[in-house]
Amino acid sequence: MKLKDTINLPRTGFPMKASLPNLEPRILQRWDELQLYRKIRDLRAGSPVFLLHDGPPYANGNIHIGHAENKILKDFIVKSRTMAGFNAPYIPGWDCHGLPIEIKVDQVLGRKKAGMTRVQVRRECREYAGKFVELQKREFIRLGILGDWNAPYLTMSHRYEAAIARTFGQFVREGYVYKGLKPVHWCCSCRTALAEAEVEYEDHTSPSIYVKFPLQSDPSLLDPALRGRRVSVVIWTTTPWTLPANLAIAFNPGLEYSAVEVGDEVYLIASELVAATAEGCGFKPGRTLATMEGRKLDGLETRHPFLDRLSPGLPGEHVTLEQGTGCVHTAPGHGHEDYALGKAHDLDIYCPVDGGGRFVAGTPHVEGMRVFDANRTVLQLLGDRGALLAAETISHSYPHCWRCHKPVIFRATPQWFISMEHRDLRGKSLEAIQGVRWLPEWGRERISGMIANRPDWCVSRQRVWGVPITAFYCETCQEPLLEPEIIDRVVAIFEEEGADAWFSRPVDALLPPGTRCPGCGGDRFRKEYDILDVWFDSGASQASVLGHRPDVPWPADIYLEGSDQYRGWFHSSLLVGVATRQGAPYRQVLTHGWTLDAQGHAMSKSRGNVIEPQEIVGKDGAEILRLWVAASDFREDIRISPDLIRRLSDGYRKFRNTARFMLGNLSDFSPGEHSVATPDLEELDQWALMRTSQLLEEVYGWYETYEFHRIYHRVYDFLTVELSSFYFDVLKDRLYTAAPDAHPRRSSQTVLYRVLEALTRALAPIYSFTCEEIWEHLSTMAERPASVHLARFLPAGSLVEGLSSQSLRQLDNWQVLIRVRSTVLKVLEEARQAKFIGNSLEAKVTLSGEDGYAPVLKRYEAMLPALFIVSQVELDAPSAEAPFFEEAEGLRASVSRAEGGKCERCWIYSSGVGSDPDFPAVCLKCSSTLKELGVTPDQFGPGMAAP
RNA sequence: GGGCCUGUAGCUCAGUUUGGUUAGAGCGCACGCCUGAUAAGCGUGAGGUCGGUAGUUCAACUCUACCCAGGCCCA
Repeated sequence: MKLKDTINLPRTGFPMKASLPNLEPRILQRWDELQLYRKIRDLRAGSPVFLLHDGPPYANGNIHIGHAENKILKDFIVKSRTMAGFNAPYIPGWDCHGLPIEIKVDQVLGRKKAGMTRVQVRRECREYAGKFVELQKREFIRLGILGDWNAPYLTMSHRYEAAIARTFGQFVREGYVYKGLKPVHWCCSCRTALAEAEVEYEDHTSPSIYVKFPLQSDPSLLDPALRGRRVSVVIWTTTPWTLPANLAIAFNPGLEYSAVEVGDEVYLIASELVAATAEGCGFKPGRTLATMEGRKLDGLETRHPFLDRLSPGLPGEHVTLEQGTGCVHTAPGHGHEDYALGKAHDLDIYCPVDGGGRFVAGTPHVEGMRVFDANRTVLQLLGDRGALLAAETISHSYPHCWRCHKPVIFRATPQWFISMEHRDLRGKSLEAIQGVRWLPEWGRERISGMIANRPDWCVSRQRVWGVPITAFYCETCQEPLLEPEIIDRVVAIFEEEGADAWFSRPVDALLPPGTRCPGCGGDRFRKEYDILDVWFDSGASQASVLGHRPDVPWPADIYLEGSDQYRGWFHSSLLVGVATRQGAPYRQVLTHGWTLDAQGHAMSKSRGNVIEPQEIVGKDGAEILRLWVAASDFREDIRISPDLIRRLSDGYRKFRNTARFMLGNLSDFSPGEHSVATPDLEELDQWALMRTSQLLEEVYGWYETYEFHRIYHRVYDFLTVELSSFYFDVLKDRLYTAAPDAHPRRSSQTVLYRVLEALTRALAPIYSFTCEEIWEHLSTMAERPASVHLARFLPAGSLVEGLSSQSLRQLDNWQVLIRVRSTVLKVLEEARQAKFIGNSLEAKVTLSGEDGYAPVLKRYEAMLPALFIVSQVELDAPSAEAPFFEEAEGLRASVSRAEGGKCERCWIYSSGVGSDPDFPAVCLKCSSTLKELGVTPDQFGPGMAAP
């Protein structure tokens, strides 16, 4: 036997090395076997509900780092609310319809698609989406996200598709829906509308022309200097064929315009562009007769150069000085901004071009022509009328069809809209925003600005993979038939068969028998084949998911998504909520920023700086990814890099080792049997409980305010500063050298146990895997729930329960003692650097303190050696001449060699060593401990010599 | 180009709301101790003038303007 065998070293099966990539799957499997999510639901049934409503990620591709951030944050919230005692279900969802999937499927199908029915294409899309739902689901589960993965919501489920159609029906019933025109990218060769994603920009040669629009109104109204002059507004365009559809000219109200004399004429041009225009047209600008602000040109009357109509001046903020003349030809049927301007000023959305790209019958001069061919005719017309100032060709980037690679045009097409003005949807939405708690607060301003300025919601798409707009058209008079009652019937069919029924069933099997056109009485109808915008789908999630069960109420407590969703999901959900349920579907909206690379740049394939969550999970573990999210302030953009991951892994090890130390020192501790009552604990142990209690209070508060990064940092500091380097370090002597059952040892074990218990629960929402692993080890000591996630947070106050206010006040002395300790450590370091001592136990400290210190020092004199981990402390004024001397804040300390011999058992120097003939190698304290343990000298053999 | 947001030590975060002592922490780093938490533990120390410029003020990291860098959403 050796002396070392008589001390209590830590013992535990909790490994130092986590091997998270191995540990995590094991724990996930346990949760699965336990049916943990269901168990939590059962346990919390009847508790107050807290509902986070999941925003559905798009069911395409693997999850990326932004998905990981988003879902991990949601998991923090759901788990922390659950452990705080709430019933907090989490129903994950997926966004399944939409163009990106349809495009992918198109690519796979290739030419085959042409021969397929809509139903068949939709089946392919459904299968594709379903595949990625399963893939992403596995990836999310792997991150430790707890949720109802067996029953997620899918926007392509029958139930959800019916809810979308029903929601649309509500908009119809309340009169929000109307049909109008809107310009979209249009391929004349494929005869189809193209989404922005289907347009490729390629170089294209276009005409570049300057055209005069003669002033109709009296020019002297603009400026007296123009009296009697021939004044024209000069515009520039690269699409002459849109001139037949010109309905206005836009001027920027904030820019300055000049009336420039050119020959016997006067041209109106933005002042800063006069020179460039003159060069482009090849004229010499003469005198500037007048200048005026653009806002003065509002309502100006010009004549169309070759059609018998006026083209009024309108104020357009979009007009810039980048090119052209500052006077912008506006054809509301053929351009985005033209359209917006036209809508704002009640212009006709005029588009005389058919689906094949030909001018429709009755269009003067160009009837029946292809638009690009019409360019020549228009130039001719302009030339004949003297309106063409210059014509050349330019090569520029121009949108082309991704399929046939022909140049596309902007063409106004019939679309379905939801009016923002009807029933004051805009105003009510703005009002609803005020009642929502936005975090960060600027979110309120951001979404308000968007709602205030957005145009009517265009909800139709000329696509296949989505929920149809449930309208019909009378075959007799071509009028649309959009009736709430008919939609109700269709919704019922969708409930059973999904939206595919729209495409698979003939009209008669959708319409109620005997339906007649309210306009002409016709009884033959065809279906609308437009589908709904996917933002309408996701906006309707509240209708499908919320409000059907008591534990999943409408409105939700919180929505949490990236800041791009102010325009996306928060926005569409708000409009749906306000229109259909008179309010916002959320009480709080929390947003997170973007994930950037180490340099703070956005990640992209082209930059090559993409970091995949799967790689981190496989190499370092999902727990590290969770810590990354926890350590960062997610309200702003956060960075990720291999270096950062390495640091987080280091930090993780600290957490792990701290827990391991506690578990190791509890190997012979049975809480039921050995716990010391709180008032009877050693004072330092009471202090540790008090500090932990304060920590918990902060942590719980930060869970409520979603400031997880504060939790991470505060806990980390606590583990390092308070526990590891101070409390534990001081405790070691007691834990190791006292008799196992000695009161001071049981006292510290009691606290280790309670602190570990409290921290394990408090941190389980973040360190979900590791806390579960610790929990397993704690479970060997006492009966407890099968998972830490079934437990609740320990109330902060419970740790100090039983301590009188007087005892608590007394603990303040430890603040003073810690300050003293730091000064003493400085002197010890001096002595160590000088090789005067190595281990601090070789030292004796002489110490004195002024006013505030003296009484405390006196009172705790007996504890000081243990506190400083030295062999002796003498309260006396140290000599400033001593070789190792430190003075700070009224404290003076010096170091000398410890007196007496070194105890071979506890390593503390004392004069008592050698005085017990039975155990000559140890100090008096240790010899009595040995005797208490029933150890006899002969058990050691001859090895135990006197020092 | 517009709306909104961000910029404190090498890293991740405090501090800025109500301007006022030498701007804090942990990690990392350097040097050292220990070998009874050991691919651990402990100590000491060196690092920033608060993105830049100009202003307001007795005084600014904190207020204002502009600029630079970066982000989201639009155009």
